[in-house]
Amino acid sequence: MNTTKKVGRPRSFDQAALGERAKDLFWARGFEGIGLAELTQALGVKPPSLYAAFGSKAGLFRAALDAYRHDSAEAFAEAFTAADWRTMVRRMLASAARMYTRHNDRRGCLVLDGARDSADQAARDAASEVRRRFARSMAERLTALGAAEPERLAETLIIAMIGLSGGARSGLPAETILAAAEQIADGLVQDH
Amino acid sequence: MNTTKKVGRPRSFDQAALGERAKDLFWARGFEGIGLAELTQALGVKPPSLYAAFGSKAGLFRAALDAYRHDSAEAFAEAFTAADWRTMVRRMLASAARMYTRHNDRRGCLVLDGARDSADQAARDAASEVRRRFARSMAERLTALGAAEPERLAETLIIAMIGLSGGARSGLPAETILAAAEQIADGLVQDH
DNA sequence: CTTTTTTTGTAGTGTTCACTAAAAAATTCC
DNA sequence: GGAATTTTTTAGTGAACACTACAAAAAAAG
Repeated sequence: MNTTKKVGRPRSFDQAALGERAKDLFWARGFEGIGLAELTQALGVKPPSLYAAFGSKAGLFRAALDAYRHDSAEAFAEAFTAADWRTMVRRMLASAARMYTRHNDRRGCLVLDGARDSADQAARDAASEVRRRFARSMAERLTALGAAEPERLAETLIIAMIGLSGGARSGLPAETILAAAEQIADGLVQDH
Repeated sequence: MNTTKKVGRPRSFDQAALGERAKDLFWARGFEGIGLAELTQALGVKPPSLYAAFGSKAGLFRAALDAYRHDSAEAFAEAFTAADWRTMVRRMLASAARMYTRHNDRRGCLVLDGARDSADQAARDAASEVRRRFARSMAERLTALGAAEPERLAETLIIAMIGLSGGARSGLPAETILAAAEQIADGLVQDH
């Protein structure tokens, strides 16, 4: 099954590449922060083409989330391959802090903060679903590594990440975010 | 200087009481989450009266923040009167978690999450200013209690609170928020 | 009672938003 | 080449938003 050529006028853009570029736009501005006018102009695609490809603004956001998940997987790969849960926790928060402060535009986390207060339920649901899956995979890995109360720890890590992301978005300097991540992680691995 | 009666038609509402009620509305829905139509209907005041009293939607939000600061001062009073910094840190996060989950409507923190992604700069600035003052007073108290690196610790506490508030807003159960607050606080007071 | 002053209620304003109807353009099929 | 099919372009649409012009109403002052 190779890519059979379809009849009709061909698409003038690559759908996946558009999702990738939408990722950066939504990451920088949030789902509500950038409107369709600016979005279509930045992407070089007129609204009807965008709607034919993605169905809605939330559909484009879903594509952006997909692209973001790849960045995220890369950023957290080291943490997920740690040999013990303490190392995993430390790397997890350190990687989050680095990812949330690496680019001066695009601060914080697209999943945790991209559609938080949006009125669009589809956009909120898409972000929640990605977050839910991320939390689940953290809990599973912590379980495999023998951490005590892994679900609880995973939820605490998510809450810490929400704090790091929000702090980064609010303009706190990168050093502050990185230092807070380290301080919180150090505390979490010392408990008991 | 008693309250000299003014000439002209008297106000039909109490301005401070309106700020108090606006606090609950903004706390529940966020600055962007509730529009003027619903706002004026819930307050029983027509738009021109509201604008004569507060100047703008952001002005009403400022009044709501003032009312919120009183709730907040009460909630954190115990923490600020702690005799050592470790007790203060523990009470700080415990009180935050309690305040952010006490009411099933109105989850999270109005200051940290009420106007975060708002397009209205005045609203964002008002919230940032309250947050800045709160962070400063935490740092001062931690300094007085002899904590090491009090500014850094205060910033870490703010980041933790952002996480607790965001977690509460996102629908995590109260027990999860309270448990995370305790877990993070325990870690922070054990460092070194 | 008339004038003056201030607030209220009515009824909008312009702007921005996500989204789309309809026609023109670009391709494949026969 | 003509018909069929799909996408692009042009040019909007209605809805929601914060905000306001204007006149009626309610009080004090003279």
